Amino acid sequence: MRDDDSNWFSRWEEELPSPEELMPLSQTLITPDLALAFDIRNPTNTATINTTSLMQQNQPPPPPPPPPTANTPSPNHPLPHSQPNSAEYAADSADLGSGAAGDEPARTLKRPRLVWTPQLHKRFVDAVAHLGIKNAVPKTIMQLMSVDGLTRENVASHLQKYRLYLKRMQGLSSGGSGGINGTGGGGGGGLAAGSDAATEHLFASSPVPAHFLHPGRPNSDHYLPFVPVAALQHPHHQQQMAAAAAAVAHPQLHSQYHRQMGHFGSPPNGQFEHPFLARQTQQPVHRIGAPVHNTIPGYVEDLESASGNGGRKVLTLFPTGDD
DNA sequence: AAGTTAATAT
DNA sequence: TATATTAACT
Repeated sequence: MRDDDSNWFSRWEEELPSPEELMPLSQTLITPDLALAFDIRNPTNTATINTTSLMQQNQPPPPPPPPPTANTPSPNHPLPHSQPNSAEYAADSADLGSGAAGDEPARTLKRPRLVWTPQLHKRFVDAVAHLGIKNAVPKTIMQLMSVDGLTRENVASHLQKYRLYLKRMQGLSSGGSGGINGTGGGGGGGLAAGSDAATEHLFASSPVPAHFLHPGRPNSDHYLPFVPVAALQHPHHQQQMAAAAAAVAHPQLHSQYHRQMGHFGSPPNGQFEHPFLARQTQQPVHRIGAPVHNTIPGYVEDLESASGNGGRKVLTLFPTGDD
């Protein structure tokens, strides 16, 4: 609602971390393949910790050598690819009987739960806003987002959720009782019953364009003359691999790792930092010290689910990190 | 084929 | 429980 829409792209770009700032230091303790192969679907499962800018002060011996099995396909070195964003899918080939999981990962694999981080969502909203509700379809959005690893389904699902959110908001605004949720919590202050505060906050993270609620009123600009589809689906990678920050969220395991790492876990306060993310990078970015900006309110989309659930692989991609 | 909705799994 | 994923339908 503010600023010129003409420079949206500029701003957008600015928000994106520089290649040098990218630092998807993800250490996969347990390769997904392995975990899955072992059928570890319990609290103790795969563990991918996103080492961000941690290990900078108190970090005894950082995990030096990443085990053989890694997300990096050895046979191929698809590094030379301009990937705008990347979502590391720690999927695996569930080849239990054989154990030979070193095949072509990314093929008939079940992706882990994708965690929509505020940033990612922001990107999503951004794309939708730029496309316009009418053109805001999963496919288009997905392409606009250029988030590698993101599938149409992911977007569709999220889009659906987002639509509900918008509708709800609209309903509240209109004064009509939608009836969807009996809870009429205040938009920003109160909370909704159906949707958690987390969702509210997540969506609240990004301002909802006005035209969003006004179908039929294509407000001015659809910014975005050209789509930054820097990395459409490449025939090779299609959408199963990536190289970004993937994190398998594991409630219990995570805490453990968090401890091991020193911190970076979920602070009691709720302040978090996501200084890393992979965007258009093709070089082995190195870690960055500490992001100067980054005023994320406090979203803990990493673990923190704890439901007595086990085996919950969550993939978290961190697209742009700025709000 | 794509998009949307509903149901299911985690 | 809520969220994300998957399936089915339109």
